[in-house]
Amino acid sequence: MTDQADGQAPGRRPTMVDVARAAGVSLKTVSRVANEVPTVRTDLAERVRAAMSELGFQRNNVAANLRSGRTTATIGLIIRDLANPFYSTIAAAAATVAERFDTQLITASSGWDPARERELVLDLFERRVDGLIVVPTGGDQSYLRTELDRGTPAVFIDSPPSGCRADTALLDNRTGTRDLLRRLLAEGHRDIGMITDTLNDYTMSERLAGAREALVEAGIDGGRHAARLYSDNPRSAGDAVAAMLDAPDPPSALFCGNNRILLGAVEELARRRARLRLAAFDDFEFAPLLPHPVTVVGYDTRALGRLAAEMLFQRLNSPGAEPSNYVIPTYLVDRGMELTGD
Amino acid sequence: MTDQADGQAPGRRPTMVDVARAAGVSLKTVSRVANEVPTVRTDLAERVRAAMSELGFQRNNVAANLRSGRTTATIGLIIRDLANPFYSTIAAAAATVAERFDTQLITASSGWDPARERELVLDLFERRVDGLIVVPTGGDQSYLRTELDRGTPAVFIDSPPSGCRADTALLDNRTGTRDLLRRLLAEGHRDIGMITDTLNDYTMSERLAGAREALVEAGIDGGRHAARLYSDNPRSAGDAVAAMLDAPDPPSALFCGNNRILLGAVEELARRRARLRLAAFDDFEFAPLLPHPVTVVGYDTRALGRLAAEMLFQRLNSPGAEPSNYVIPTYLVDRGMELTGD
DNA sequence: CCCAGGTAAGACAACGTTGTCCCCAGTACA
DNA sequence: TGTACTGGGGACAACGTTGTCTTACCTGGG
Repeated sequence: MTDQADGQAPGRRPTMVDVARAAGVSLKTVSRVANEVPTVRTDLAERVRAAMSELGFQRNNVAANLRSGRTTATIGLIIRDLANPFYSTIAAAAATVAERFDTQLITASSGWDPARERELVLDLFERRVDGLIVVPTGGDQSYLRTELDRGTPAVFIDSPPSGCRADTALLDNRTGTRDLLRRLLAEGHRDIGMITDTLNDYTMSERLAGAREALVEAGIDGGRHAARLYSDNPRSAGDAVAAMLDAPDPPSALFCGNNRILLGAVEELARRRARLRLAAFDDFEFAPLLPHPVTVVGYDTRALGRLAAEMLFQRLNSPGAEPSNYVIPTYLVDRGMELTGD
Repeated sequence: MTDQADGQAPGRRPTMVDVARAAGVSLKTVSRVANEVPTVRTDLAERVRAAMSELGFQRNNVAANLRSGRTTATIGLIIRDLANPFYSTIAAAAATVAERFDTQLITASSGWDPARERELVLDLFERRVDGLIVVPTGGDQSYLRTELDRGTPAVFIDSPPSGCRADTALLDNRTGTRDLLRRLLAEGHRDIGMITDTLNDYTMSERLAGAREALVEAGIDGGRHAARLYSDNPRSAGDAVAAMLDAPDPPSALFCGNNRILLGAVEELARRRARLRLAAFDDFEFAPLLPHPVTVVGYDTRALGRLAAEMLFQRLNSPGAEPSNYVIPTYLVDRGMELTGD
């Protein structure tokens, strides 16, 4: 075994120097060919390309990025849980936009942990991502300010940041819930139970605020069943429904703050073979199959992810403008199946 | 404005050189502090750390990786569609394992396109990912051989590769379907309709093979309704069910090759208020709410993703062994609700 | 025939970090 | 007091690529 480029030596990757030697040209010419610089003589370029495929050369983008100081063609996405369809849909939409810009997406889950979120952000900056899309966990995002000042763009999605100014792409939680409650009220319902998980969360408090707007409009300030709080476990949502129904003054309609809560409610109603005017935030793929009619607030999750990614790339290409704030609209849609009649 | 490190000059990031100057130590000492080398005098380390946070220093991992030649702490995952819960669950599980190894995950969707898959693989190798997890699209993966020979590990998940040898993590499609069909046969069903999408796919042909095993065992070689092929659109699966039911010899039981097909079948049955012995591959979150009883083949998708990632990291830490092949077991479970009786 | 002008290729340095080596100061021991 | 040793810090080179500058060559016109 000599130290000549063998092409088969395991572990050792051919570099541009190896290609240059094999093709009998200078390193720089190889670089030019790799970057498709047009001022390379055709025969040389051909020889270089031959040597490249002969040796199985692959450009080391780590080195190229370091030297050129240009973009790494990588953006980071920090969500709460990739296994949750809402977040994975956002990730998929963002990746589709990134693909248009020949950019890869590093997706990381913070798991609702502010400390973890921060760690992830710093890790991604050390990897020199070109930009960041973040679903904030509710903690403080002021740790981002230094990096934002240095020109790395960040877009917040689903919830706004606190402690720094940046682009945001949000759902119209408030209007959606207001419209939904208006509908229930227009149907004559006066006693509406509301089940949410937590109020410390931006999303849920916006939804409740929208609900309150509608209730206040109708002259009802909260209602006896308003804003009962439970965990985000469908089972405990079912328990909450049971408690409401077993109370001496059961509500005639029920608003579920998200689709997990709705599931728990539907299961409980199905178990009791009870019926109620059911309404919820979040549409989802299997909602049409629910064994109970329900009016849900729908929205285009893909559009949300797409919007955030497009805002990010726009800012990458034209930095400096003031942060902007886009909102994805919501709509009402009837789901579930009426299975009682025959 | 001087050219002194200002800490506020936008666009210019402080480097170790800047930190060294600010702390009055050598570049190398800064490097040692950043890497937590213990042989640095406490007072110097303290000064360096102070300068780091003063300047807002973040190590450039691109440069560190280039120089050290060590891992990039990044692995690639190529799936078919991140918006599909099956794949996003795999991605989430893989990311959880990666987190244990302080590694980030670049997830990219091939969209069932072999050419795109190949592009993505090459792009990820140019980024020098430490390893790759791939759900192959069914094309040829021999383009991976060079890189595998160089020692970059790859694990195939859900389907085996063709054209190269590598670790695989698969579902036990064959046994699962065989057990499911055995159950239908044991219940006395002799005429079982089977709806699949395509047979060019490894997964579906394994499932059909398992079904055939059970049928042959029972002395039925295929059956009149076996292996009718339709697209993966739930609507067209519904049409297929309609055609079977309207035929002069309707089956008494129906096997759906995946959960999308099952959805189409359930919708069609609900529309007709018809009932059938229903069975399918794939469990899913909302299966318990289906308005028709169904026995499904379940499996632990997270375990599949976890397994693949663990195989990858094991190979990263001990390369050279023969490729291994793990299979995730399946089980039968009854889903859906019986809504007829009252 | 010489020189200007342009084009293509190469030499060299640099990106920001880490690996290697060396040196210097401090200590222990003869 | 001199020598051997050790611990800690710094100088320098290197990772693989690209930016800049220079050089060599070729063409065409005076």
